[in-house]
Amino acid sequence: MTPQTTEAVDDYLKAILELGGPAEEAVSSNALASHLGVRAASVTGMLQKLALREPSFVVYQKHYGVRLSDAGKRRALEVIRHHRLLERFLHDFLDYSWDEVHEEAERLEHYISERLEDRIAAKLGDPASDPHGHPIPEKDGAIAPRNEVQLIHWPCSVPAGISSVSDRDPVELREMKRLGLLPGTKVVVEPGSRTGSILVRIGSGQPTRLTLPLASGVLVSGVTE
Amino acid sequence: MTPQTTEAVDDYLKAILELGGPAEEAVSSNALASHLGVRAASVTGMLQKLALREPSFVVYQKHYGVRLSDAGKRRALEVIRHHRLLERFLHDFLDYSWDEVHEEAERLEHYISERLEDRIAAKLGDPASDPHGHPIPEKDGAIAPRNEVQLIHWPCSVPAGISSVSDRDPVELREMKRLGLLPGTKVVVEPGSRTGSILVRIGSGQPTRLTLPLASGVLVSGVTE
DNA sequence: GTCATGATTTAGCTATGCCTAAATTAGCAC
DNA sequence: GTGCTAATTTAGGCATAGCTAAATCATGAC
Ligand SMILES: [Mn+2]
Ligand SMILES: [Mn+2]
Ligand SMILES: [Mn+2]
Ligand SMILES: [Mn+2]
Repeated sequence: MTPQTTEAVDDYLKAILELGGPAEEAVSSNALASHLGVRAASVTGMLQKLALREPSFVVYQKHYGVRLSDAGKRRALEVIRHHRLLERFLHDFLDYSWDEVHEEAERLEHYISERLEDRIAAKLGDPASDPHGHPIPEKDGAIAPRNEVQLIHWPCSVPAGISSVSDRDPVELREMKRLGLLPGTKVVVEPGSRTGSILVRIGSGQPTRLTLPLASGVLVSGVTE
Repeated sequence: MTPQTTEAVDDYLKAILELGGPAEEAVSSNALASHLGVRAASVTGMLQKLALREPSFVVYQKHYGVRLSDAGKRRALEVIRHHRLLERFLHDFLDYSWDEVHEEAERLEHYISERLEDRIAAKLGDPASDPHGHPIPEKDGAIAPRNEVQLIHWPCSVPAGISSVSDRDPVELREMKRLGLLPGTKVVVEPGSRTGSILVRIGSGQPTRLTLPLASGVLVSGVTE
């Protein structure tokens, strides 16, 4: 920064990256509006500016959604790297619990210098993921693709490992921690679904019933063994 | 924040506190303009807003300068506490040199939460001063008054201790470090002034000639020995 | 006391980013 | 093809915080 980007611009770029998904599909104004908590008209205004900017951060087609340009994607990944490094740092060095880190990182990610980013990464020994299991992009933006699936879409009786959990809701995070739903933990979905919940064996414990809102925040992948 | 104050507002309040001096004299628009690097007209506009605000941050009298209100002083001291805690943290935990800390802290001071402030203070063991020797206000804003004098105004042959150094110019800071001009160091001004420099014995070394710009950034007080 | 001068304020603009209300458009039903 | 409706954009405002140029004010010299 030295206002190369602003907090608002950063947050739009991150949102476009996240909502575009791995296929980097075009993102609608409405989707951005509801994700960012602003009105659709505000989104249109911002997208026009982001497209006009030199260098352009997005490719924007009126009525057909928006995609990141290379420059936009680069900045989005840089901000995400800041965010996840900060979360890990706050958690590991400053006694933040995993439900407290997100809010603080969401603000600071826009304001730390490259120097501070580097020092934090060095202090942490270049960690690969944040406390919720999300991968930390490399300095050059490289980020290993993952085959994650929501736990609620994982087949019964097939062992899986938790790869990450949603970090948006502190209440959910505290509940997950209490139940042992941590990245790296092995889980098996047991037969016994009902509307509104699934039955899951967590680690080596007894099967536990998880509400769908909670379970949908848990992403898993196959256990390689 | 959650914009209770903005970065600009914070920086105006800090500037009024600093320029007002220990006697908290009224500060002129011009002084603020040159300190903050903005035009005098911009200062007038901001002072009007700060005075109108509820609760008011300043007492502003057209053409006669501005003073902080209690609320303004409280916020100014809080931001200064953030700044100095951050400087000490960056220096002690993240390998920043003492000429690098100021710039980073100047930005982050506006964006850390009360929680992060507290965790940093705890991690550091509630330090009393930043790397340049400036006192860190307590959480309630209390800050011990000091009897500092610029080294260039200290009498010859009377031993003094460096209490703090100006942290604005990284080049000067590196030079000071090289010469051993650190907070806590004992100094004696030797007879031998010329226009443009003074002769100073630093610690137990040989007398060294210091340029006035450099020496004017060094504040000392009597040694209570 | 009057005036000149420098300090300060006012007036009028710009840019960012948000909002509401009023068009407009895309895309589907028929 | 014609409409309908929901999505989206446009138009017009507001707040923050800066700027320049043009007043205006305070003060010291006389
Ligand atoms: Mn953010
Ligand atoms: Mn996270
Ligand atoms: Mn600042
Ligand atoms: Mn300092």
